[in-house]
Amino acid sequence: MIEVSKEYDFNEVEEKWVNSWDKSICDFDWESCKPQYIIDTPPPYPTGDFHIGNALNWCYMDFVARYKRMNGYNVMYPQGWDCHGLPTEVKVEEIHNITKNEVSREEFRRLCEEMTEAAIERFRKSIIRLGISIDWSNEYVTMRPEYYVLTQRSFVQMYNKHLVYRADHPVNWCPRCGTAIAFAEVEYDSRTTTLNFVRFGSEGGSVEIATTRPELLPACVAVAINPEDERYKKYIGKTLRVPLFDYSVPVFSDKAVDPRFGTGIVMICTFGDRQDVRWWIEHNLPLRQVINRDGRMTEVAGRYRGMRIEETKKAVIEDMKENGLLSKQEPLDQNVGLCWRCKTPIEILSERQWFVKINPDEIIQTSADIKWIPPHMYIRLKNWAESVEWDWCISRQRIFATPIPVWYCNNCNEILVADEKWLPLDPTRKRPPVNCRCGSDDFTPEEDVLDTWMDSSISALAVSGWLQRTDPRYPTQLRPQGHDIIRTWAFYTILRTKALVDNRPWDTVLINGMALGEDGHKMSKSMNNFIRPEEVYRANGADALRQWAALAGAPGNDVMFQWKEITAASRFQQKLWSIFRFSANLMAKVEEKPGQVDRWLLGELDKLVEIVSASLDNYQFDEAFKAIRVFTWEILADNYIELIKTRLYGPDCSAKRAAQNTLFHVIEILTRLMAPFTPFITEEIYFSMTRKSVHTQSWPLCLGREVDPAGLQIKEIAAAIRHYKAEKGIALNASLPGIVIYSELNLETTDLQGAANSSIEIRKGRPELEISPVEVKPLMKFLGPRFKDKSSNIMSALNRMNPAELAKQKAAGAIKVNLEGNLLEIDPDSVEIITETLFAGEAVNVLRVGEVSVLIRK
RNA sequence: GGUCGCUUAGCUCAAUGGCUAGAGCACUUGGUUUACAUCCAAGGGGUUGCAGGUUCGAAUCCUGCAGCGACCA
Repeated sequence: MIEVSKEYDFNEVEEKWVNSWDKSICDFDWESCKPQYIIDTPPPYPTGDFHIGNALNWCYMDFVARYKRMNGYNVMYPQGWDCHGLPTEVKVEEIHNITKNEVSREEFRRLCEEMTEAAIERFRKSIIRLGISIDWSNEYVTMRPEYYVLTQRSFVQMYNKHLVYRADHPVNWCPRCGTAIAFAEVEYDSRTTTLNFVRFGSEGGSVEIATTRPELLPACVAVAINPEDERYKKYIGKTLRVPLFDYSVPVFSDKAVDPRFGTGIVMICTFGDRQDVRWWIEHNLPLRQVINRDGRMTEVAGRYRGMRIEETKKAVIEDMKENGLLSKQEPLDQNVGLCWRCKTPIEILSERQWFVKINPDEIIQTSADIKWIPPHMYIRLKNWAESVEWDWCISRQRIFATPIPVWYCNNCNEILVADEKWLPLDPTRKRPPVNCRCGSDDFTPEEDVLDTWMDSSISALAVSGWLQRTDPRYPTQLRPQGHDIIRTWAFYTILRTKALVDNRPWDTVLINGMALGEDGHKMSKSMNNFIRPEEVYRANGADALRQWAALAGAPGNDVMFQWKEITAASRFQQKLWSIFRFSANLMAKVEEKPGQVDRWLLGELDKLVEIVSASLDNYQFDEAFKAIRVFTWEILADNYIELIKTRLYGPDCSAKRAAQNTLFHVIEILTRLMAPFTPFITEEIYFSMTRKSVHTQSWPLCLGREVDPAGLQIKEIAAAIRHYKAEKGIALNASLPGIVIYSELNLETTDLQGAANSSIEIRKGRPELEISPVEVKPLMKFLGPRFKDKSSNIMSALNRMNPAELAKQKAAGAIKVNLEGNLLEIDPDSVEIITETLFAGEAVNVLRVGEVSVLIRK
């Protein structure tokens, strides 16, 4: 006797398995000859906690990883940690109440590492508790030398290929953080600003120019108008005088100027926005840098030198008012670029920085070689690649990041880029082992560090053994990631992999949506719609959260977290548990020939195997798990088990053993099919059945067993009798006076007798009742493809025919239709005949189940 | 302003151009059935955002419009 608790204790079961599983079964085998399946797992940025959105992403990967393992793949599902970056620095400054300049670089870095290690530990715990089958033997941490040596070597290799260079170039600059940032790090927010109408002096008069940035007047290097604008044509090629600062700037025409905006004249500054940069390059204008790295005015701003941007703006406006240079002000709604981290408005400064060359065509071509799921995500990447205007600025004026392995010769200004053999190193702590070509050994180290995306954009290469093994395994098979980082992580990874090894990073990209809170907004702490995975584990278990992840929506769509879905998942768990509890002492692994109802179930099981396999092959987790639920609940529990109870409770005989064996077999296969989705409950059931782990089993094969038509008919007759009882208000287990079934199939009666709790008599042939065809139903699915535009004519011809005559022809195997004098022969399957049962005063009720008549005595 | 996506039952979502557009939750009615009342059975609920078009056939493909969202300028 096996004791099975009435209620499924998810917490006890999950805690037990999570602590006892052999983690080594998830390890990638570098020596194996099995086909490889490498997942380029996202390395999370460990500042906060593992959240529902992560859980969704990690579940998708785990479904695939477990499925592939069971299918005989050598799977690598590694976990990396993307450590470097601004948020950690900001947080360390907050927590220790210091600025990065108050402690040594080494000490600051140590504090950042300490905080990151703690965060990684929290993430690890959550991931493990969720039952994610990570390959911990391939874990990587980007802040450790073993990893950032790869980042540095990639920098050197790309430098040697002339794909990395150092240049003066406009960059997005955050004055608060004191660092350059990439476009991907710029956020936009709509704000109301003031449009100031400023008077510029001209020969014998003045013109008005509207600007939102009067503090940039000293940075003005030109003025532009639209060539079609009749009002200002006369100024083209002339000069105007900048008010307050009193110097001349040229006027040129450009079609990009919108004559309807402001006064139709645009002041071009270095730099107010990206359009300024375009004009600056196109018209070869001089540089007047008025803002420095700290967000203060430079000497170019004259007497405003040293003032902050906002102060300058006020002062300039005041001074213009006093001198009558400001004619009016009006409010303007404008989108402002902000630093993604601190929300400070960014400035565009010209700085000497390191850049990575971007070749949009190459990236687009490589992307086309990758399978995108869903496919429209490829278009997003393509559009982004096409809109890129500047190269990727990779230097950052920070500390907690991979150092740029470069020195500058103080004698001849030559750049000395480290040799790969010297790496890893920090140039601020280590002198180069060679002298400069000029003979000098007097160097200044590069203090700038690399953009964090330089670390994470080689994740695919790093996990596949690039520069670490003689047999690297790129491309990897799968990149799972959110759609929010297509323009960064996906884009940069494709760029870098192509540049470094001339290959694509992955075969397939699987994009997951964002997790929304129950209010429909993106889940965040500030919106107060935030759920921790731990809350769900406690309430209903990790398997329940995993079911939600599978069913919440098709991959790629944003999905909403809902407690009611978790509740539904836990009910399903309980249902499966109840099935197991019922079966535990009744099922048995015995050789026995299955009966009709058993063969119906086995046929349905094979269909399930086919559907789940196909859905998983296409990453349709919702389809797969939905099919599992329907099979388990409706087919297995509500129909099959109800039908076989009589046999199971009865004395030992071959029919009983057939039911016992079928039940055992089906539960054994079902738990294997469910194992990738719900690893805990399936392990508990499978282990108690077989003393083996379900997670080392192979994926079930579809054996091609057809649904037994007799078994199917029995199931349908039982349902019809249930329906009959419900309609008549008869209790489901009530006994009926007698049931006579007319069926051409040789039906087995035991299960029906039990299910109906009534005596069953099977007769061949037709009942003594008149069954008459009354309606013809053409099936367009068959007619349409064959007869195309003639279909509707055939349909009406069929409808005009005598149903009785048509039924006769159908039974004979061919239907002839008269179509405008031509006799067409159509397939008998193309037509369905609707019949009606007539009976006169007999003491029976008649149920029709397809071709079968079920007579119930009154 | 641009790009991409979305709009299907009260809610959240499915549905190769093909049978009566389906689930879960919610709702109504009935049920002591020895696995499960976290259950079972039976039901109600739809102009698939709007208007055209292609097609034998459209939720699905095309065009336009409206609303929502994300990303970007």
